[in-house]
Amino acid sequence: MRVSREQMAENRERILETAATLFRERGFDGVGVADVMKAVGLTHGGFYGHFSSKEDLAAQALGRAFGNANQWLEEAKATEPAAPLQGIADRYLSPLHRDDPGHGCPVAALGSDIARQSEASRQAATDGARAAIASLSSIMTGASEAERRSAALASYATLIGALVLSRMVEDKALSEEVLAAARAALAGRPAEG
Amino acid sequence: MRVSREQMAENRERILETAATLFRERGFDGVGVADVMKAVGLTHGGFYGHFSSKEDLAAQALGRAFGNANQWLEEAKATEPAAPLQGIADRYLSPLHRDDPGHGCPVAALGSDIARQSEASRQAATDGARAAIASLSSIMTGASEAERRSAALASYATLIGALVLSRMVEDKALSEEVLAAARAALAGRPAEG
DNA sequence: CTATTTATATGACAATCGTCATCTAAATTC
DNA sequence: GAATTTAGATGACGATTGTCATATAAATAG
Repeated sequence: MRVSREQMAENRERILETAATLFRERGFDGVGVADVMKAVGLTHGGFYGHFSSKEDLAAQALGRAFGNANQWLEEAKATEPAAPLQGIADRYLSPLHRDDPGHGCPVAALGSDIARQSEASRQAATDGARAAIASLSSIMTGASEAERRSAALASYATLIGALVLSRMVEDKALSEEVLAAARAALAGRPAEG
Repeated sequence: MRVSREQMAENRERILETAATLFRERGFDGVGVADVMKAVGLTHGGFYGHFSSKEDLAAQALGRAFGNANQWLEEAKATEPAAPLQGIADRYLSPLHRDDPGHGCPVAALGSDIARQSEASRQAATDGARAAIASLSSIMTGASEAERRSAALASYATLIGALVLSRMVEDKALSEEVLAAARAALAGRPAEG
């Protein structure tokens, strides 16, 4: 049954947003085209009116996920104007974020998967990562621009690695320990406190 | 056709080792049981004489991958006795490692996947990560044991996150920049050199 | 050397999945 | 308001995949 142009655009939006969440929750191979459509309240048949392939959807959903994540990053930066990196670390390395991959950092949720994805997907991820790095660079302290950028890259890596580790381990205490250690390291503290 | 007990044990070994490599290269869902068996030179039918399910294979292959990785870690530690962390970082964060996920760190290759795997797989990963953390702790400088452990956790996270990022991005220059920045950060240097 | 065991091969199964052809009913167009 | 367009529904396809039943030939046991 045909729907209005407006409704169709909204459906497309919801497919994208739903896919961005489901992919982060279950991985690219853990989500079928039919799963996404059903979650949106549609049937699988209409999918190819919106996207040319699952691969196409994956690339666009990744772009969406990175866009949302970078928006989130700007908000986190603003919450602690005196120490923006700490504001980011406290939110990024929180149990809340750890336990909700579907709405969190796409690198932590899909990083190792993306490396095996189509060029379009990897390009979307590269663009998204570049934006995140630029945003982080602007809040780093350091003598030179190069120094700040290098520090931003390393901090980004620490955030991602810690979240991946905290989600991977089967031990709650160890998981929290990883998060706390990374928060401490990013704050420049010698140990946890 | 039946083979000798010895041959069977060797076949089992090769299945495990091959699976550990293929999973890291293509992800758990990117490798079929038949793929592994074919790579070993066998047919798919004999698989269930060795493992009870693909999930079982994944858990055991993960254990193997972590075992190899931790052995690799000990070797890397020994190469630079004066600055073992630098020795590790130089090898872990090298283009060689980046371009050969099949024989490298299972966390960087499968980290986000493992979080969605069976409990047995996650347990194997947890045990492996614990061993790596203990090994890193022993080479960290710091006033207290807790401080050294915290530093080890953060360094581990930085290593993993940087490798994931360097594999994910579609841009060679950015990829190398990430590796260099993480090496610098782990060496305590303010920027790259 | 015979009898028995068994590791692997062959082949098939049911389920899942990406994709597409066709149909339909509602929205647009004129 | 009739004619036309089209978003989505239905259903099917071929391919892939995890698993298992059965067959076979070689190793072990006696």
